[in-house]
Amino acid sequence: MNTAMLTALAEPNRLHIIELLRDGGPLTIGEITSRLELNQPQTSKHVRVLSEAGLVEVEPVANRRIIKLRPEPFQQLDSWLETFRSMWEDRLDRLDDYLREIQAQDKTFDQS
Amino acid sequence: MNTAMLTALAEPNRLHIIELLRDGGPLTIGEITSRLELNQPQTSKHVRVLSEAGLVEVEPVANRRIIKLRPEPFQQLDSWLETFRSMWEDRLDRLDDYLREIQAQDKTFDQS
DNA sequence: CTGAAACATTCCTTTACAGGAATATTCCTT
DNA sequence: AAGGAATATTCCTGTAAAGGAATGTTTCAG
Repeated sequence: MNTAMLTALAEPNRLHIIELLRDGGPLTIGEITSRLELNQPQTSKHVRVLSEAGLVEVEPVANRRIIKLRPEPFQQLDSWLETFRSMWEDRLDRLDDYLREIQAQDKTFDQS
Repeated sequence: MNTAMLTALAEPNRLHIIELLRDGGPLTIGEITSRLELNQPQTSKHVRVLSEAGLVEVEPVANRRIIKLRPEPFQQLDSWLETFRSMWEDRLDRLDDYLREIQAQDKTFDQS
């Protein structure tokens, strides 16, 4: 895994920016600034960090910058999480076993 | 999302510890120390951070501590990621559209 | 060409945190 | 009870990073 991405997400304001973008589509620096009640320079700095971590794409349009989420890092994070999934799916496996048992019982009943 | 968890994961040595535990099952402080070539105090400190973030469970057994992964935070992270999944599944939707187009064309061919 | 809007950059200060070294604690063995 | 193994804690130092304030840059409108 990429620790740069995690470092970027670990800061509350930046995480908040990410969720703003997830919910509210692409936003400009100014929009993020007002919705998060930050100062504009801090917003710019945070977006810069997010951009350098690849989490966000910055598209200059005239006077302003349009910030959008990039899906790739989230996919990466997702497939990294995959490698842990067996941890909590053990329980589901046990449920599976249980269901299989029930099914076996049903068969027994069918034959009786 | 929990930024404490992300902060804990964002440090390379700690991330490494997590992956060690994922791959090698529960480990003691000493085992982590030697496999990661850290000093023992740093290992203890990092494990403490991981523990306070809930990522890890520390079970004292006599002289040593047995460190295990806790599934819950990874589940949390997973369901947080769910809220982003539509982002990269749009492409699959577009593929769907494409397939539907092809199918429509086939119908046209059938009629000719 | 001037001014204003939208951002970026720089400088400064404060704080958090990682690593190293030394020391303290806990627990088992004998 | 003593010593050693495994781990924790403390103290120190350096560094990175966040926020504030001020200023610089770009772009459009008029």
